[in-house]
Amino acid sequence: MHVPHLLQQRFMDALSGLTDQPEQYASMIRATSDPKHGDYQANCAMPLAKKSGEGKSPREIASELVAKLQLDDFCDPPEIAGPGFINLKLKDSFLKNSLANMLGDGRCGVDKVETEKSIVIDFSSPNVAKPMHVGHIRSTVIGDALARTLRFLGYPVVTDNHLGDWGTQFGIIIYGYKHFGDPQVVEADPVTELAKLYRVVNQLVEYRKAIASLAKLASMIEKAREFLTQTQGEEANAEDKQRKKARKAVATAERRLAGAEAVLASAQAKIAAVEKDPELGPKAKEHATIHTDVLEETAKLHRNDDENIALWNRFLPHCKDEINRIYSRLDIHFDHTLGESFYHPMLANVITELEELDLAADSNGALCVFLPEFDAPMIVRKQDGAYLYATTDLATLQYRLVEFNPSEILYVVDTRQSEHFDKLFAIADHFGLQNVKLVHVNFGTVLGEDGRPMKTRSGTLIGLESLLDDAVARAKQVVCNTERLSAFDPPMNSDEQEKIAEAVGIGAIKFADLSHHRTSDYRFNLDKMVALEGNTSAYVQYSYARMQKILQNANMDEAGVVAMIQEHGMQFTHPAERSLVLRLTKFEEALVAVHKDYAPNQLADYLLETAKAYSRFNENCHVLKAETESIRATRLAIVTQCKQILEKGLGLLGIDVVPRM
RNA sequence: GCGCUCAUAGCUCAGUUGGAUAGAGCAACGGACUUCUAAUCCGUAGGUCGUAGGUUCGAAUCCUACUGGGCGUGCCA
Repeated sequence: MHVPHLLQQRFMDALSGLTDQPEQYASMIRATSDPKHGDYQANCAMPLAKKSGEGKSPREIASELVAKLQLDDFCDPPEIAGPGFINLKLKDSFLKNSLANMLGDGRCGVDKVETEKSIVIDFSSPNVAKPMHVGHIRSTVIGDALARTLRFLGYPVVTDNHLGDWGTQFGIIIYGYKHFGDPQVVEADPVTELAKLYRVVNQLVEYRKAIASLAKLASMIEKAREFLTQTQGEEANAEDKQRKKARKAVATAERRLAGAEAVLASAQAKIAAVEKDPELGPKAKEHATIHTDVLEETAKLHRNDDENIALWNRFLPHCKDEINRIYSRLDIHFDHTLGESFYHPMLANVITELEELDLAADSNGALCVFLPEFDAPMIVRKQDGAYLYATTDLATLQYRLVEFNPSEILYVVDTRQSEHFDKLFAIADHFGLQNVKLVHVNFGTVLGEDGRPMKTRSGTLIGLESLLDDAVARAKQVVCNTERLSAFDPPMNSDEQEKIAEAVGIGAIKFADLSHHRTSDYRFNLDKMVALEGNTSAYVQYSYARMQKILQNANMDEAGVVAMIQEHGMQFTHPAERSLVLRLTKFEEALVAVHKDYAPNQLADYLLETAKAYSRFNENCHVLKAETESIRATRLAIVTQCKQILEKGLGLLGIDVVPRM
């Protein structure tokens, strides 16, 4: 049930005589910002008066509209207020009926969309063989929440984890295995050992790159200094008009210099770290060409070299085990895991098609697709003949269109890649792939506590797994301290405590991410995430537990509640009851909003607001001590339905509830 | 240089696509526990929505300029 849609239809009928674009005006229905204005408001009278040009005032238009409106089956008579707002208030009887209907239907009152066309969601997509870190949270958690929500709305959803399973990181592991690997150790504990090999080789490669970059960095710094003195000179001599510009140039130069010096410092730190290390130091000397040798191992893999293919086949399952362990802990599952390797055989064909369509052209030995709306082309084949991310993405797109019959394909990927997707979608258009809505569901950068972007290269990134451990341990401290535990009867055994800590800890991390708008950069702060007070999942989970207890004390299941309201009827005696029921009827609105903007924070926000409305209800409306059977029945119905919605809603965000905490 | 993006309370963030007096949480201050769980609730204080113009009945939201961040910018993904 979506009340604004219902209202819009009635407004369409009433508007038909007043304008030839009724949809446009009917869509101007909003929830009110202040309950004293009613539940919903229609804002169409003001622009309509303006457009009509008959000199009628907005309030006159509003009266005409109100006279034609047929709403008396579920609304109180509309009121005209202010410059011409039409304020609408739902009848209590309508809210009571809605509540009763929700209780029976098992879908929390949410209508199901009927469609054959699927929505493909491409998310998470880590590079296997590299340890997952905090930067992987966003795509994974946002994508999963979208998948669950759209699926619940009725869309056939296809989730696909486009694994990076064919890139340089395998060259690194293969090199590591060939030179430093002990086959028996790898056999015994492949996951740990392969991760270790990756770390060692990667560090050596970074070491070589750092050394190679020293000279270039020195000259960059030199140039930056020159540029700085030059701009400073210009600033000193600048006329008043040009002073501002000159000052800005100086600031830029200073930033550039500081940036270059920071890069140099980090390179020197990397070099020192390796040389000081008793194990890595000698290895670094021995493997002086490791950075190019690693690329050669990757290239051999791509040329179907027997040995490397065999190693790849042997290692890949272990790499997948590693990430699957984290997915299963996060309770995240995919319909498909078609990585880059899956598309490798199709790339040559993509190139042929692009050439046949005259879309691709040679440029400096590379094959490029030039697009009029972009300065730089999209390169689909490098000078050395290797294919790129772009090529794979085109192949992936073609495959998905044939295989999944989608109406939409969502790419849940970092904002920084938006230019890549702009180009990809533009090519898709020329490629004859236009019967599908392609959306880059972009998200902001994860910032460190200092507000600066967390860089993958910084070396000290928190691993995803230890982050989860921390959150769960923290949750356990807060939830299962002896003081709190003493209040529970029967006492909680350690099994139950573990379950609660896991639900609360993991929930805290997911919710912290999902409650921000996805396009905002977001500051990562473990303390706040796991603080468990304020706007957190724990607040919602706690509300759920309290409702659970009430229903348990009432010894009443859903069928019992339904029978009770049929026998005694329903009755609102406190404003908190009505406003909570009103919120409950808005569940579908929240889910539709998630789809519209691909923004799960709409749902997170809804759940928080609903839990708050429940707290107010809980303070003011005692259920078990209710004065009459009718009031008791009403409150039991509210608690039952609110509990179901919080459980369902958190579930759609991938967050668990626990019966008590 | 060019392109994209952001700027809202001391801090972290919302803001239903142009609507009525800009909202939460944290931090601060004052109240409420013989409780259907105080992980809670109620109240107080905190704002020139970066600056200056413009568009109109109406702007945090749209346009222009400026200031200050961030990101991207031909062979990484």
